[in-house]
Amino acid sequence: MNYNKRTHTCGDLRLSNLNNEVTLNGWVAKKRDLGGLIFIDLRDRYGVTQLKITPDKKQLHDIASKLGLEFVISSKGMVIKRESINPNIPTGEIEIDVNELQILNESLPTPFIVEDDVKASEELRFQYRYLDLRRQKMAQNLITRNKVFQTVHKFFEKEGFIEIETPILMKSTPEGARDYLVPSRIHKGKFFALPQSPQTYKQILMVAGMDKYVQICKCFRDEDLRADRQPEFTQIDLEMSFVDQDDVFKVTENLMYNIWKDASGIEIQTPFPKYTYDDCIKYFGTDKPDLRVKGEIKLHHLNKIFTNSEFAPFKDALTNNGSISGISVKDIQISRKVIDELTEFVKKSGFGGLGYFKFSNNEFSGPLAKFLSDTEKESLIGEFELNSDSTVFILSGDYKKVCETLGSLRLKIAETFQLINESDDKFLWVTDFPLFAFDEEEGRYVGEHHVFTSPKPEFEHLLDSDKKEEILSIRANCYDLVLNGQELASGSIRIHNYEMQKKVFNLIGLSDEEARQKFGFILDAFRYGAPPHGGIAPGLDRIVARLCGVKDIREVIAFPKSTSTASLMDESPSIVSDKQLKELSIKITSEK
RNA sequence: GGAGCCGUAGUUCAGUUUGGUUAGAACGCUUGACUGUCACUCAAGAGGUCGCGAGUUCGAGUCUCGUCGGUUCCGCCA
Repeated sequence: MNYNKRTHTCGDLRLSNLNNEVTLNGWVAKKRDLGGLIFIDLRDRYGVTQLKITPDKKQLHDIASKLGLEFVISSKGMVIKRESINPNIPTGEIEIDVNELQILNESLPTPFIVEDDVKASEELRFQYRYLDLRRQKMAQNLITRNKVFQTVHKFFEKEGFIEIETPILMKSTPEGARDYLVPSRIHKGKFFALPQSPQTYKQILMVAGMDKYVQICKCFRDEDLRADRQPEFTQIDLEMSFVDQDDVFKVTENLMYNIWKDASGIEIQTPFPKYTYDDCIKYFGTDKPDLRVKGEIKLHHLNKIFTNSEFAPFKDALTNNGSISGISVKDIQISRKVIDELTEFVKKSGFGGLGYFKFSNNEFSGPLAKFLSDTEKESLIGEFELNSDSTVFILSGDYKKVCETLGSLRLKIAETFQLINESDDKFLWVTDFPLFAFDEEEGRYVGEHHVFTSPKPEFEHLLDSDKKEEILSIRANCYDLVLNGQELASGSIRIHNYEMQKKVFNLIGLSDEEARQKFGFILDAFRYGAPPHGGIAPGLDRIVARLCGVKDIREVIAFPKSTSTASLMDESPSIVSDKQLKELSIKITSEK
């Protein structure tokens, strides 16, 4: 097809181009047919430019009046000044007086109108993703994503890292998320797994002396989805030799600084504050606290204050080695209705009710007030620094459960009263996670992070302990980067010692034999001069989502999956032919 | 695996509470009129398996059960 190729994009032209002869190629975003005059808004990913077609050019006018939305056209003409300017778009002072007009392709009426304030459901947007991506907002998101890619490459190049690709087809390993499996045709009955992360490869690259490795890589986890979780997602995976936690922090902070600066011009504050895991639970009831909550609502632990309490639930908590804890909300009138809602909220977590009292003009009121002694009141005023109208919510019971529930209550209150400054970004490091948790269902220890995470040196000797509380007290050399209540990156200083790695495998219930079968390659590698090493892996989708001001990472992924892990556009996953299955020696035993 | 919300015209929704005549609106689409619009305006028109399947009922978009899809949360995600 012969046609006039564009000389400019639809976002280029200004008054300075006046009287230039130009050609624009793009999509018809809007047509305003006044009978004589016809105006066309022509769109490409750079912007929108108005075309004017006058009725004296009969042939042109006939073509123009036939145009439908999303037709692709080529239009040649003169840049002229508009009689009435449109201040809402950058090209609003000019228009093209069209002399040539060619339809390059027609479009069926689209299932939804391509416009920034899209009305269509996500279902339709996913199904016709190519239409959705024509929207300026979506194009911007992908452009921001690209910006982050470029910054990452540039930053690590400057820092002396080597980008190395690792296999997509790899060995399936136990522990962690479910693997996506790929059957092998050659090795019948055997499977590859898609990487949950390139963890073992990057450690082996350290053994290989690669020293500073980075890769923007796809990771795959066959688990249920969330707004911030897709079955395949992208990580900025990095690993370094001869480093400690602070070295990893420094690189990551600099990386984040550069990303934020390049992508949105914001200079974030580094270094980021550090909290231990135990303190996070203690003060925020979660290992990924949102520090943007106004009024600095924190958890307070009140066991000491209520040592002599006669209030039955408090007495119970104390005798059962539990906790009495609370949060205070200042200078906000909380209605009975909201308190009822909050009560329902904590009941879902298994609490009988939500205790609270109000403090106003030095007076205590509310259901709990009558159970408070004067000494207790005095202590509570000190503990919560009560000096203005406040409401204090109190839960009692198992320490961890109390903390977690108060933590979610804190967020619920923040949401209800809009106590979060959405434009703010609050980074923090969380350190000193437990190395192990005890899985009651499986009756064994499981890695809290992953199985290659090293214990902090002062806890190493406890790997030999047979006491449960000692094993669970071991803190790990691992760390999370948290942004606005969301885990943004996770990493650790790894084990690089054969014997220690075996001990950890044994503790999580892998016999030497099993460990050899599943992880023999990395155990072997550790015996040939593995250097001390560690790393981290920031989640790229979440970073880009934050930079684009969206909560849902699907908004920054070109072709995402729906909540049930399906691609609505190409209708995958799909059944395959019997021939394909036969080649793989696979038999389907049940179908939905 | 569990819980909540949603599913009605091409699209976004109203109608479902309390079952009852011919299921409405806006945008889009078609036709016509219109020379400064930018949410163009005006007139006329086409367009419906009320997600699907059972059940209750004289009668179901509306009630019940199941199912499918979307979405949010819990579990899960080392």
